[in-house]
Amino acid sequence: MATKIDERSRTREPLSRERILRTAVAVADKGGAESLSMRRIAQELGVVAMALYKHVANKDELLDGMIDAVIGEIDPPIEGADWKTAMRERILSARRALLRHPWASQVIESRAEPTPTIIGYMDSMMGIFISGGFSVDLMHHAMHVMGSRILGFSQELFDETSSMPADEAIAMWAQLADRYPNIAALVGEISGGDISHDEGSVVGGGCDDQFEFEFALDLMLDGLERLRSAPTPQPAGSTG
Amino acid sequence: MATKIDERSRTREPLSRERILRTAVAVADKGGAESLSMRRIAQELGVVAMALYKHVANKDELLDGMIDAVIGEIDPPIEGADWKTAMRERILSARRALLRHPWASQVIESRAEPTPTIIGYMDSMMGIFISGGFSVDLMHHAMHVMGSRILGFSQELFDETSSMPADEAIAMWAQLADRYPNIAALVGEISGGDISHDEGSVVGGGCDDQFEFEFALDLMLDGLERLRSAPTPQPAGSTG
DNA sequence: ACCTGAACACCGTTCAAGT
DNA sequence: ACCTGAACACCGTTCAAGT
Repeated sequence: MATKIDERSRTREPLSRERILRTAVAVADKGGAESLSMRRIAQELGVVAMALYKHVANKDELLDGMIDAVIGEIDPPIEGADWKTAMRERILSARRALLRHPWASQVIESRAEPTPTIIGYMDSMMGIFISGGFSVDLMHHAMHVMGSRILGFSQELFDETSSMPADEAIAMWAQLADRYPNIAALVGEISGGDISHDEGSVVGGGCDDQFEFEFALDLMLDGLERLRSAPTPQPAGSTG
Repeated sequence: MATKIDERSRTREPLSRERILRTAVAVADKGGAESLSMRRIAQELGVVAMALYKHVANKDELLDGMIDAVIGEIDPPIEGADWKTAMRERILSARRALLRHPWASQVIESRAEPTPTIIGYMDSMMGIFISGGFSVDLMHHAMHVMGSRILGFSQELFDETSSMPADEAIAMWAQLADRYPNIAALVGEISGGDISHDEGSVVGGGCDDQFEFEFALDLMLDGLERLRSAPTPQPAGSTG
């Protein structure tokens, strides 16, 4: 009994919103988005779940606070750079922040309404396009083209962390070559000669995510640059 | 009591996997992804939740079955078309399927492992690139560029269904013009002269989603076409 | 003023029991 | 063979009660 009281008083900094958010981010960094329950966060603070409700209105508000903390880690735009460099570097900074907090993209997606911090970030990204000579209209389309990439993440349709060892995965896809010939070709190409270095399961985390992210990013930025200096602001195939 | 028995026997087609999936899709179409609980689906079938477990292993398997049902609605690729047309039309077909089942994109994202049906769909999309003359490498990058668009959806960072009336939204953003000048400019541009037709809250569902989807799609397809016939397979800014 | 216990209305899932 | 009731281990959240 005495021990329990000691444990509690040991952590008796008075449980502020700030401390709750810090703890929640730490819990998520360690255990992923699934570990984010009010009871779990409270436990980490040596407190009961209902105690949190004096400092945050509800779980959604807590999640918003966590999102804002991550967005706050993104570097401000480079001063004096051209729009493309400014956009590219800031998106890569956002990506670094998101990679430090792997739960964040999922939490951002789960929230219906953007926080004021995210709205502000978006507005500042729009400003980079406008300063770069984009019309308001083309800036609008550009924001849709970029989508979540503007926040540094993209939808990965296959799980990034395949539990299977690379060589097993390669063998598996080879066996399925008649059913999925193109995936098999892809796995074959990438694994190439040296199966030893873990690039095996192309479809399950074997690819170089950073390269693919930048490849797609540059394709989009190059496409937008072309439209920016083109007579007609729509790509050829567009039907409206 | 007699009434209750009557109600039950009325729906006594013997509760197959097929019937469960059909009902689950109907429940989700009506109530969204949040309404997809085992208890809720069972209730719709006049049965108790635990009865479902004789026909599906668990909820994840049920979700996979629902996903496959939606993927099954996507048209096969057009025969004899060039790769760009084939890709474009099939993605737009996928989009129509996803729009018929608005819960599907969220459910697909929530699942870590792709179903065999999705893997097959991906392989067939890869085949369109390969047949169109893409190298295996460029096809790989192309798949990453397209991302979830290949399944007909894209990450919308703002909620598409804003509860606010268009004119209220316009007034709101006008008032926030000093804090978010670029968003304000955007809303101002789009609302233009006629506020009456509901294009108001650009940042909350006021934009033409179909146009933006096709705009981004075409920008990507055009960019890929350029790389396909270029000497070096990487966009200019790429650092690897 | 700040935290807690008990409770409510939900989840997915297991397992022994009913027909 | 097929379905059910009770139970377990979880959720977010409310509200009256404790200190």
